[in-house]
Amino acid sequence: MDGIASLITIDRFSPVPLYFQVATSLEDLIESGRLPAGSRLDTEVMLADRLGLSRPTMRQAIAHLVDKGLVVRKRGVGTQVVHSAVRRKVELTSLNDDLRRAQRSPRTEVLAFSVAPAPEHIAVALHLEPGADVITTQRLRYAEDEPLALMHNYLPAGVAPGLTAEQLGEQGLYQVLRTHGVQLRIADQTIGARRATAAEARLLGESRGAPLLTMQRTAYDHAGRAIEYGSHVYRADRYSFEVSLVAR
Amino acid sequence: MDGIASLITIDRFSPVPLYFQVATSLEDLIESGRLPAGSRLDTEVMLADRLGLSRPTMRQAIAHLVDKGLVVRKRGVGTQVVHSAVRRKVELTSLNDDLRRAQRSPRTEVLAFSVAPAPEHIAVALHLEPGADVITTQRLRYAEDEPLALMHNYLPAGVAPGLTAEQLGEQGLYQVLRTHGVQLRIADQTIGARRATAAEARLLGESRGAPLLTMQRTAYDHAGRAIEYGSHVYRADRYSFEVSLVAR
DNA sequence: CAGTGGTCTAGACCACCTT
DNA sequence: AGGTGGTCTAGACCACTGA
Repeated sequence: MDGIASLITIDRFSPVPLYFQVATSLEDLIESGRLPAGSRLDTEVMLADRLGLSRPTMRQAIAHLVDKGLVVRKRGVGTQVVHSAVRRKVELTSLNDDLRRAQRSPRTEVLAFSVAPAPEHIAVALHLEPGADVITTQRLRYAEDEPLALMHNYLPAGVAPGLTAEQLGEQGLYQVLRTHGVQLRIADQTIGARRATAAEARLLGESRGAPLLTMQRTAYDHAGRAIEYGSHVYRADRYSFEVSLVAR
Repeated sequence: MDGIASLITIDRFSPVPLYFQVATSLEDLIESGRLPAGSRLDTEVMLADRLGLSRPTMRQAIAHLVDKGLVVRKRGVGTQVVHSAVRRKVELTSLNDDLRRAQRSPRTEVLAFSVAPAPEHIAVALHLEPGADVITTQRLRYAEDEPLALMHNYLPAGVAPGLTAEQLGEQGLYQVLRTHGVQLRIADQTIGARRATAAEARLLGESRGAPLLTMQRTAYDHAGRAIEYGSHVYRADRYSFEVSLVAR
C-alpha cells in the first residue's frame, strides 16, 4: 500500500493548472468510491512529495475539495473523506438540465417570445435603465408529457443576440446561454407558494386554487452583470426544490 | 490618494491570521460603502507592499472576498467590487434568526418535547442506527403574534444533552445548538408546497386546504455528522425562502 | 508594450492532536 | 514527543488585458 498517489498522474505540459489536475483526480477517486467515505488521505507533504509538487500547490488542490465539502481537515489529525450523504451537489441548475439528468424527458412549448422595452419591475430586477430592451419569453415545460411548470423569463437584449423561439423550444434557456458563452455564477432566488389562478390551472392541468410552488430568480455572470430574471410557477404535486447550503 | 491601504491596520501579534484580518477589513470597507460598487482595489502587489505582507498572504485575503462574491478579479485588469445587488448573503440561517433580524418579534410555543427511539425514516435522515434515541420537538412559531410556521425537529440525543423545552421556547433551536458548541456547516433542504391538513390549518389560523410552503432539512456539522432533521410547514401568504447560489 | 492576476516553488515556524 | 494541518515569506515565470 503506497497510498493513492500512484492512482494520480499529472501532465506538466497541460495548460490545465497542476493543482486543478490533482483536485479533479482526487474528486474522481472519491466519487468512484476508490477513496471511500471516512478514509484518510495521505498527508499533504507525502502527496506533494510523491506527485513531485510543492506543498503549497498540493494544499491548493486539497483546498478545492474542502470548499466543495468533499473532505474535512483537522489539524494534528489529517484529511478525511466525508460521509457520502453530505456530498450533495451545490449547483446553479436549470429545470431543463435537472429533468434531463433525471431522465424525465422534458419538452418545452414556447407560448410567447418578443423583444420590447422592459416594464418597470423587470428593469429593476435586471438593474437596467427603465425602457431598455429585453427579450421576454413565456414557456410551458412538460415532463413525461405532463405539464410541470409555467415559466416567464426576461433577458437584457444584448445578452443573447439572435436568440429564437425555435432554439428555446429545443434547448432550454441555460443551454442556449452557454452556447452564447454566458457563464452564470450567482443566482438569487425567492421560493414561495400560492394558489393557482384560473389561467395557470388551465395551462398546468390542475384544479383551480391548487397549491403552486413559485420561484423568482435573478442570475448574474462572473462579472456581476444581471443576465436573466425569471418568474416561474410549478405544480406542487410534481416538483420540489433541493438546495444545499454551506456555511462560510 | 494613496489607495485604501491606509484604512487597514493589521496586528501581527493577534492570534487572528493576517490574511483574515485583511479580508474582514476589506469586507467592512465594502459593506460600509467606502469601497463603492464598481470601484477598483489596488493591485495585490501594491496592497501587500503597503501592508507589509507577502503577496501570497495578500492573495489569500482577496481570495476570501472572491469566494463570498464580493469582488471580481480579471487577469490584466484588476479587482473590482461587484454591484451591490449581487451581494446577498449566502447563509445557513434559522427561521428564528431571520425573524429577529427582520425585527418581526418571533415567539415560540413548544407543543411537544420528548426523547425516544427514532422512527425508521428519522433514523435514515440522521444516518443513525435504527432505534437510537432522538430528541423530538414540535413547535409553533409566531411573528408579530400571528402563527407563521409549524416545526418538527429531531436531534440525536447526544448532540444537545440537557436541552429543555423551556430553552427552546425562549431561544430558538440554532441558538441553543450554538451554546452547546455545535457549528453547523452544511444543510440539505427540500422545499415544496401542498394544501394544509385540517390540523395544520387550525394551528396556523388558516383555512383548510390553504397552500403551505414545506421544508425538510438535514443539517451537518463541520465533521459531516448529522445534527438535526427538521420537517416544517409555513403559511405561504406570510413567508418565502430566499436562497443565493454560487456556481463553483 | 506595461501592468494585471494566475500559478508555482522551497523553504520556515506555529498550533493542535494523538500517543 | 512526533506528526498533522495552518500560516507566512520572498521570490519566479506565465497568460491575459489594455493602450
